[in-house]
Amino acid sequence: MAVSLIGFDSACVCLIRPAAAATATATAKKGQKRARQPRFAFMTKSEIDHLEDGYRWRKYGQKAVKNSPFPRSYYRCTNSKCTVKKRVERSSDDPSVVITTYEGQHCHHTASFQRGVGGAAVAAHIHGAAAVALAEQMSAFVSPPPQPHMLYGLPRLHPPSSETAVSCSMPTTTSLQELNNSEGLQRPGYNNSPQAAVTIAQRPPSPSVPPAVSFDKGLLDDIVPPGVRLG
DNA sequence: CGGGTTTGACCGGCGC
DNA sequence: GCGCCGGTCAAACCCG
Repeated sequence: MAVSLIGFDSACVCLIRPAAAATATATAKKGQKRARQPRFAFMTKSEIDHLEDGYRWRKYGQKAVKNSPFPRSYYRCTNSKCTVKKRVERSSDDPSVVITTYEGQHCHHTASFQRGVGGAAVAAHIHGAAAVALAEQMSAFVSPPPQPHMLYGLPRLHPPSSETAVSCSMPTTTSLQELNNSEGLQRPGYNNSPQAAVTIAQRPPSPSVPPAVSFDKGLLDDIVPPGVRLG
C-alpha cells in the first residue's frame, strides 16, 4: 500500500457538488420521496477506495456507472439511527483519485469508530482521514445545509453556483494545510497507513481565485467537535 | 452466530 | 410510452 502525494503546495480537502448529485437526489426509494440531504463530495488521492473517516460504514450496494470503468460503491452508516450515506467511486479521469460523496447528517459523533487505531482523535491526526473526518463533521453539523456563499473558501472547481459546486472554508488554526505541514506528512508510518490518503484540492480554474484557505473559526467551532480537532 | 460484503433484481426518475 | 440509468433491496455468502 502506497499513498501518493499530489504536488499541491497546500493539500486540502476538496468539496464539490458533482453534477450527478442534482439528479441523484431526486431518486426516490421504493415509493417514498427522499428528503434532500446536504451533500459533499471529496476527491482523495488514494489507492484504496474506502477511506477510514472515523465512522463505521456498511456497504449496501455497488453499481457500475456509465462513462466510468470503475464501479461505484454505496455505504450507509452502521449506526441504525443515523441516515448518513456515502458513495465512493474512482475518477475516470484519474484512477488514483477516489471521489467520496457524503449525504446526510450524522446524528452521533465518531463513537462508532472503535477499530484498530482506536478513536476519532487518532483518525483526526491522520491527515488524510482528518480531512474526511472534517468533512464528515461538516456534513453532520452544518444545518441547515450550507449555503454556497458561506462555503466558498477553498479553491473553486467551478464558478459559484448553488448546484454545481460546494466548498467550504477551512479553519485558521486547524486547516488541513497545517495538518499536512505539521502532522501527517512528516510522520513516518502515517504515510503507510491505509488512512493516510491525501485528500486534495483541485486548482482553481482561474488564477484570480486565491488558493488561500480562510476558515471561519466560529464556523469550525460549530461544525467540528473537539474530538477531531488538533491542538 | 452476528455483522459485513457481494451481487442480481427491482424500482423510480428522467430524457427522448 | 419506452428505455436508460442511478439508487436500493435482499438473499446468499464470507469471515472472525
